[in-house]
Amino acid sequence: MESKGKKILIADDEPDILEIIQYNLTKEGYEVLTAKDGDEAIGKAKIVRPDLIILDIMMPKKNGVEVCEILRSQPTFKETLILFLTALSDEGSHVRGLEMGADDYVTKPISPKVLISRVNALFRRVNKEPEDKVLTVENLSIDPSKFEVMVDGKDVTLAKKEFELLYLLASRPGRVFLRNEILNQVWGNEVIVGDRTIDVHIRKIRQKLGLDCITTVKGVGYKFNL
Amino acid sequence: MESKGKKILIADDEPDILEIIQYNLTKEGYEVLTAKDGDEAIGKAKIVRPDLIILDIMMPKKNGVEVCEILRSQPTFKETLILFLTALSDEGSHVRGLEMGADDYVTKPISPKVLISRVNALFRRVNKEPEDKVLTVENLSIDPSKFEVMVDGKDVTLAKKEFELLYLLASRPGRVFLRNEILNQVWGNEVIVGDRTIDVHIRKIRQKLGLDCITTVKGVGYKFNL
DNA sequence: TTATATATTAAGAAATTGTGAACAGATCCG
DNA sequence: CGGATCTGTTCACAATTTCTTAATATATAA
Repeated sequence: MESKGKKILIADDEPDILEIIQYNLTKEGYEVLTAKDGDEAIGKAKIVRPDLIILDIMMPKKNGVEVCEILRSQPTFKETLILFLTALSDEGSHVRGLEMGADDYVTKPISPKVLISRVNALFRRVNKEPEDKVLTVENLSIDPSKFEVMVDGKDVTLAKKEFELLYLLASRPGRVFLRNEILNQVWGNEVIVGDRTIDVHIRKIRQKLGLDCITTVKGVGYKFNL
Repeated sequence: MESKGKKILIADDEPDILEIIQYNLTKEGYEVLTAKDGDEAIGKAKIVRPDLIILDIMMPKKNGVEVCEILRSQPTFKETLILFLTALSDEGSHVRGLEMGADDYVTKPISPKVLISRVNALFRRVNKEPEDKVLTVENLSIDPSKFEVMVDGKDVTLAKKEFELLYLLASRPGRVFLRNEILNQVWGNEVIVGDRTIDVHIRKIRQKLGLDCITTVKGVGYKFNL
C-alpha cells in the first residue's frame, strides 16, 4: 500500500497491543510511532508532530486523559486528532475523553479492522476541509470562514447544509460527486436521509445563487461547473 | 437502481427478517441469497462465493460466530466481508464477533435504512480506488472522475451506460470485448437484456463522438481503436 | 446466395431528477 | 415564555432523460 503521508503516535503500556496496532496501521500505509507511557507520548508528540495520537486511557506516568489535556492546552496540538482506547469497564472515561477534545474512541478489546476503519474515518473527516480556503470562480466566491457566498459581489445567504453541499462540490470543480459521496461528506456516514433530500438542497442552491453552476449527471451524481 | 454486481448471503432463522433484508438489499441492486441456519450458510457460501455475508449471531445448527470462525479459517473467505446481526442483549457477542474478523455489526431490531447504509459503507471501504484514470488517445479523452468525454477539446455528453461502455472498451485499446464480457462489466452478471441493447448503445456512442473509434468484430464483439 | 450478425430507427418503458407543498423541530426575537 | 421564522426533511407527482425493445434494413461470411 502506498504511503498516506500521515504520522500516527500510539501510546499504550501493553507491548502486545502496541505491536498489533503498529503492524496493522503500518500495513495501511501510515507512519507509526509508539510510546509506552504518558510522558513518553507527550515527549514524542512534541518532536514528531503526529497527525493522530492514539491514547490508551490507562497508562503509567500519565494516563490518556491527562495526556490529552496537556496536549490540547498547547496551540500546536489544537488540531491534532486524538483517539482513545478504553476498556469496556470504564464507561465514564471516554465520555470525559470526548468532552476533553478527543475525536473518537475505540473500546478494548481491539479489533484491528475496526480500529483501522475508525482511523481512516477520522482522516477522511478531517481531510474534508483541509483549509478554510475561500473558493473563487468567476463571479462566485465562497468563504467558509465567514460562511458567506457572494455572487457578483452580492451576498447570498445559504443555510448550513446548502453551504456545505455547495462548498463540497465547488472544492473540486468538474469532478462528479456520487450521491453516496455527498451523503457521506455532508450528512455523515451514519445519517440516513431519503432519496430526494439531496435534490431539494441542490435546487435551493441553484435557486438562491441564480447561477447554473451545478450540473446533474443523471444516474451518477452532481458536479460543480462554471 | 443499477446492478452493483455484488453477491450477498444472509443467514438468519427468522423468515420475516430474512425477507425484509432480502427485499431491501435487492432493491439496492445487490444479488441476495438466503440461508436459514449456520450449516446452510456455510454450504451456500462455498458455492456462491458471496462478497458479503450477513450472519445472525443466534441461529440453529451453527451460530453466527461459529460460522464466521469456520469461514475465516479458509483462504477463500479471508477477504469476504462479514457483518453480524446481534440482539441488543448479547453485547459480548459482537465484541467477540469483531475480534473474530467480522467487519461490522448491526444491532436488532433492524432498520432497513441503517442496514443498507452500513452495507454500502462496507463495500465502499473495500472498493479501493477503482480505475479513476483519465484515458487519453489522440484527440479523445475520457475522464471518469468528471464523467466527461472530450473530442477535440469539445465536451461530449454521454449517458451513464454509454460512458461505462466506452470507458470499458477504451481502457484496453485494441482488445476485443465479447458481448458477454460487455454485459457482465457494464450491466452486471445477473441483468438480462436483449441482444440489440449493446448495439444501440454502441451506435449512440459512435454518433455522439463523431469518431470511428469502435470497431465491430462480427460474431465476437467490439474493440476500441484510434 | 443464404444464413447470420449487426445497424438503424422509432417508440414506449423504466429510471432518475425536479418541483412545490407540508411538516416537525430549531432557532430567533421580543 | 410564545410566536415568528428558518431549516431540513419527506412526500407526491410532474418533467425529463435514459434504457430497452421491437421492427426493419443492411452488411458480412461461408
